[in-house]
Amino acid sequence: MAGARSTGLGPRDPMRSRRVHQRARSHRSPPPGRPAPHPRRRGASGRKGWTLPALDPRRSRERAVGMRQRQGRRAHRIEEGHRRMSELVVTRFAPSPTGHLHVGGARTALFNWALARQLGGRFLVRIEDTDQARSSADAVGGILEDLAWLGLDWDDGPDLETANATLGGDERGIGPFYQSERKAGYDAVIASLIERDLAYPAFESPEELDGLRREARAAKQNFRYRRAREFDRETALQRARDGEPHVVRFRMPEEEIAVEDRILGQIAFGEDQLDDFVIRKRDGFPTYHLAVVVDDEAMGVTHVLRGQEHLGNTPRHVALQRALGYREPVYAHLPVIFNPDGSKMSKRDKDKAGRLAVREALTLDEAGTRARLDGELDPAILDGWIADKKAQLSGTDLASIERLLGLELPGIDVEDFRHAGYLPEVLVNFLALLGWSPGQKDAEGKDVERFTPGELAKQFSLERVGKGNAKFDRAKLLAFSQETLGGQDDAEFQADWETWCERYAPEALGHLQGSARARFAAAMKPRSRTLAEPTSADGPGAFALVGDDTYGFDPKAVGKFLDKGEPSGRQLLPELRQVLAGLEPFEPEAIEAAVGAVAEAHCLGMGKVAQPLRVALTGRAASPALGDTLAILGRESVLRRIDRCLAECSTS
RNA sequence: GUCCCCAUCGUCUAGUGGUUAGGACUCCGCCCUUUCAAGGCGGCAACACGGGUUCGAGUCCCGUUGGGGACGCCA
Repeated sequence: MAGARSTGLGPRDPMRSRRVHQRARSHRSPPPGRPAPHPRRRGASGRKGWTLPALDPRRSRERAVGMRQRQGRRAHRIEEGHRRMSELVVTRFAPSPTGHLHVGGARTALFNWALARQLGGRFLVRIEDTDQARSSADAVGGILEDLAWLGLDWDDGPDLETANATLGGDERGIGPFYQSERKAGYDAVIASLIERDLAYPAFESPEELDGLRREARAAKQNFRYRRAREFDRETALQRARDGEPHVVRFRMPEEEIAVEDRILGQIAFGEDQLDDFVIRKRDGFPTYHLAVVVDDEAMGVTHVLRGQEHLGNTPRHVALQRALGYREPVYAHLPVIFNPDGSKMSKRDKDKAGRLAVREALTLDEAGTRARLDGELDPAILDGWIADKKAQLSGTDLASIERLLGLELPGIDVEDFRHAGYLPEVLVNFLALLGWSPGQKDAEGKDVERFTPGELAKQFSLERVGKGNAKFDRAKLLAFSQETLGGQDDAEFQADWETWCERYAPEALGHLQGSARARFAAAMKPRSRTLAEPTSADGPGAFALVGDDTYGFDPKAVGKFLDKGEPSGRQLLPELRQVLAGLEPFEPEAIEAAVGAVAEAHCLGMGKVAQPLRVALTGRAASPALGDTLAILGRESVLRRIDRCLAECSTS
């Protein structure tokens, strides 16, 4: 029990907790139109019946030295059952629309979605756009589309039309789902808090506070804002009424606040760490803390799963809920996702990498780099971005830089992975494993690691979410993708690949007409780790996506397979050309048989004949199976390519 | 500086007092083979450290070390 450790209070006293609860409840007043909160099996008093602490001498001794309650999860499982019968489970994903959906956010959304589906509840999406400076409508659209693409359908929230469904809607009458449209509600809550002297106006300027924080830091002290003893309420209220700029702060109760976390256990925050935090900003908008608490209550949210960076905010939210007589949702804080280098995976990572690369390019060749970038990027924006570590460029600008400078920026956003050719179910599968595991073995005793979103929804439980932070391992994601793609049937793969092409590489499809397309897709399936690889310029499928006279011949391959041998590969080509010119049908099996016959006639192994042909047709020593390669190209191309090879790769 | 969280192969993890510590990814080897893949088989590799508790500790407790998070009129 962290609180006991930190505050030196010794054994946790269930009665003490109960007093807190009762006091909190005493000023509860259910909001109009909503049923009164029913008591819950919760906290120390609720758990007591299941763990029987007093009957187990060992356990009570351990508690006396401050042991965290390991039995908690069992009790929770039972509690979850109770909740399921008595109450609709509601989870939510509440992004702030300041950019694309990144994978960390996607995982949070995924777990919320999975929990709601698992418990037969509802999953809602709410847009937290109280930050006027940074929120944008574009970002909202992008995030919603990313969620939909991942297959995380929401029951309540902003509307989104997709190909096969309309998501969102407000069946329960709990909207709107944009916090910027819910301002009146927050104002009413804040007014009532001020009325009861649970909140008060504060007039320090940001600069003043900054100074205080710096001072505290210099004195190696911890800064926290608490209402001064000599604070005069009437004067303050009058100044506020007179229009003096101010924020509103919540009067944090002066007592330890314990948070029951479904993943981490019980965590207590001592009174000395809590401060009177701001609930309404100078611009009149509520802060995250106030808005999230008010909205979660109004929208009936029962389970809050969020990143661990929010753990320290939880006592604030709990205090607010108690002051307002709200129900306390179940909390579960998810471990953080890291980059392979151990740094926190952040939405700013791409900017960071890009900035570094641009700076490097600038140092090497200032004028040249500028010339390349200036066409697509506003120089002023670019310079600002280079100078400011925290600045973020738009996705299109970042993509321009990536393309113009030939970089590969690290994928962070869901859109990045979509672009990179990952199937949504692969990303979902992989993301789910970052922190959660099904804990099941298959028939061979191996861990179950591959599952569909549907299976995840069936299996998911908070008990199986780990506490440790996880690194995002791209190699494993790639392997998952390859395995999934390889397991598809040819038609399925082709359809997914074509869909990807339509969005990201429409010109590629133009090269593959008629039956060649299906043949190409089938040949590329086992050779592709992502949907982007078939069209990769240096991939095994590149030969089919270039004109008959635009590809080059790899000198090493030419040297090895055309120049050498007795007869040399080159000498075999005219004969092969002739055989192929008259071959009917021009199909893989017939082609391989015909080439095999030529080999046999010269008492050569298949390789001695196939490789020269392969080099002539593709310019390289590697391509799909020979029959497939030829059939994909078609007879005309094949003959033209042999002719060009003969002409261009002459002996020198 | 204060507070909080975390700790099993390089990575993701299984493991809830008695296991030859299991799986997956990566890497390496072999087989298959007209190339590249794919596929099959096999291998390397971990309980951070120190104290307790216990007949017995990866599992429970304490400490150390290491990693991470928070300390905004961002969310």
